[in-house]
Amino acid sequence: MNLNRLPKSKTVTRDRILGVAETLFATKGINGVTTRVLAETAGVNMAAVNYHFGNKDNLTIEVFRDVARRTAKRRLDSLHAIERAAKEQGRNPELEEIIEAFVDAYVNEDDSRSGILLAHLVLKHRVNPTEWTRAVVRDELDDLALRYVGALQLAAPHLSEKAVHWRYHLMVGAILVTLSDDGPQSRMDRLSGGLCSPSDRLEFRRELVSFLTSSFSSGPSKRR
Amino acid sequence: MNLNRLPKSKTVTRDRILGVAETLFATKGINGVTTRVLAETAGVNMAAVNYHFGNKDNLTIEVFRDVARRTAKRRLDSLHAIERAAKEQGRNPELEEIIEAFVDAYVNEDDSRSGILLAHLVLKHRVNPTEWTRAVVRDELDDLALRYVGALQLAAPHLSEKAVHWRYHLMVGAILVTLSDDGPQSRMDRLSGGLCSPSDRLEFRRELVSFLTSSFSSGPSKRR
DNA sequence: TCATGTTTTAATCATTTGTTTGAATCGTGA
DNA sequence: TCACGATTCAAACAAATGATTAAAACATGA
Repeated sequence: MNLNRLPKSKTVTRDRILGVAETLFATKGINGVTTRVLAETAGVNMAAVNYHFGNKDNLTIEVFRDVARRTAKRRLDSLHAIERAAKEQGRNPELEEIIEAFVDAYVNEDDSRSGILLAHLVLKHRVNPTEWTRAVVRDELDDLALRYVGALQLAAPHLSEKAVHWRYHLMVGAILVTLSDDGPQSRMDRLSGGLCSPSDRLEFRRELVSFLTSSFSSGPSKRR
Repeated sequence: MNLNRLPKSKTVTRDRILGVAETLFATKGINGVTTRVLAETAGVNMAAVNYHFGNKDNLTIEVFRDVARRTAKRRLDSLHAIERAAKEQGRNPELEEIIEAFVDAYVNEDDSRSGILLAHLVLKHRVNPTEWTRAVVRDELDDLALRYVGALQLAAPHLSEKAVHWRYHLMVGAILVTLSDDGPQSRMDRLSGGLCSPSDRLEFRRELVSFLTSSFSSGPSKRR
């Protein structure tokens, strides 16, 4: 009777919803995904979303939190690795190393999806902040941000604390928006006549690191 | 059909809708504003929106286009002024001048609203692009972008054309996202313990120009 | 003032979308 | 095998929202 049915264990439906939600949110944005389309894509009944998550907001926050946590962990790990390596050589981490680590969590070849997704989620939060998006950012990303700010401060002692904060946020902005310019309709592609494209991850990473390293290295922004 | 003389009632409602839409869109985001609330706030019947604009999309595109055109014009004017002044002195515009002009259209004390609004609209377009937001960006902002890219290339001859394109887009991203971090719940405020705040326009402008000038000045990104 | 075209208004319609419901089905331990 | 809780499903529901309509109010030129 259930020969050609997919085996359904306790979590398979829930996980499938989460997975499809992650993908769809990343590509179509959050408002662009209805419960119906989501369920349909996942091959799951619509009511399953509410059964497993209560409502759509809960699902969204769960996806957001997952991705944020995953990315944060990856970035923290990179930072720790760098700090450990530097310590063994009796030096502080270099600016470029730190920036590379930060950038890598967003822009890398193997898992480009979660970077784009996180960018979308954060940008959506910026355009349309709610209590719970704020909560996710605070819970999952604030600590990470402060650690990087601290590391950057150590690596760029010529900059004031204020300047480092400013530049950290400007750095994040540069990454997020450029990440959101992905796809075949990319503005950068169009404006540059095909010369540059954000979908070229390798070049993305290279240019980003170069841009950011420059912007942190020099600067007359010491306290005045 | 009196085409010569516009009855004052012909434009007052329409303009009021446009004005209120601009304000509400800037504060609550576009999806956060319903036709009902919009009409109510404007003290206008709901059907007036459809009467004057056909539908909500048309209204949104009109607001978007207005703001984009206004900002673009201001930036082009600034650029022309700089180029004229430099020409009189027989030199090319300097990097910092160009960046200051670009930044000013977004971050200035007198009209901070339209900067924030444009940032919101562009970010919304990034998160949820449609044919018509793409059209507005293309029609109103592409030309401007290319002119700045050109000017930047002249002022930063050590950078490859490709690098200038990349950095232009990264620059825009840095500005947009930081602009969207406005308000009492600003993340930068929170993370820096009140040390920095995007609502301090003067400092915003200063730090932004410093950050961007650094990032364009140096850089090992010459053609490889 | 009247005739005419324009604008405003209240009410209604149609669609979308998230949610709920109650029955059917499944999985599992007794 | 049976019982029972967990899960899935089709259908229906309710709320929100954009759009439409038809009548009333208004403005204007003759």
